[in-house]
Amino acid sequence: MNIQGYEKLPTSFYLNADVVAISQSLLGVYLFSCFDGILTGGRIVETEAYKGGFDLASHATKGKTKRTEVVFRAGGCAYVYLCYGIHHLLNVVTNESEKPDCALIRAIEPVIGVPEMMLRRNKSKQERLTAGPGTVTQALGITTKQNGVDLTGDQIWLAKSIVEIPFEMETSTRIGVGYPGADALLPWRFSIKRSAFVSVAVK
DNA sequence: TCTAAGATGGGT
DNA sequence: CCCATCTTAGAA
Repeated sequence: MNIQGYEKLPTSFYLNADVVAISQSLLGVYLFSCFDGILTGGRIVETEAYKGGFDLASHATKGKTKRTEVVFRAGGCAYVYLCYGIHHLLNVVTNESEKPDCALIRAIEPVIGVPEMMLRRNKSKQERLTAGPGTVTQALGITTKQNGVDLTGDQIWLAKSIVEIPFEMETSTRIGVGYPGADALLPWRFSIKRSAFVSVAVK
């Protein structure tokens, strides 16, 4: 799957050992999904970095489990898990094999297939259509069935636009991470300043 | 086996 | 503010 005007990110992009740098460079990148011939996608406006090993907020820090197995794979695949029994959250797995880092996609700005995304979200307006990690996956039709899929394949993929829109980056602490003590203070949430589709305003 | 809690979102 | 809803991990 290749769309005119976009360049799909190669696997090498995800192998970078610095998940914080990757999370930052994902801003302004486009996320696409295609299921049953229906193409949907948007521009990433908010991400968070989770670094396995020492970051207590990461699912992977306690070692490999059935759920986190994909995070331990080599970068370039999707980690999708169910949160609160209701919401599917999409992460991009990064770094080499056995280095369990990933970037959470928290919000996108709807660009392609907007009517289909509104249908999936059961909304009649574009406002706040994909402003939050659970709403992004719902709009794109992503569920845990896509856990582990290759991000250079034709179901879910990321691509840079040939025409880049300039933006200012904003940095803050991660949302919903209260329990890991000091790690909750890590400034590992990145967003595009003044975007209407960022999930929660920066304090 | 049992159970608490969670990287949320939507409605009141 | 409250609730839906269910997997996972860790305890018993």
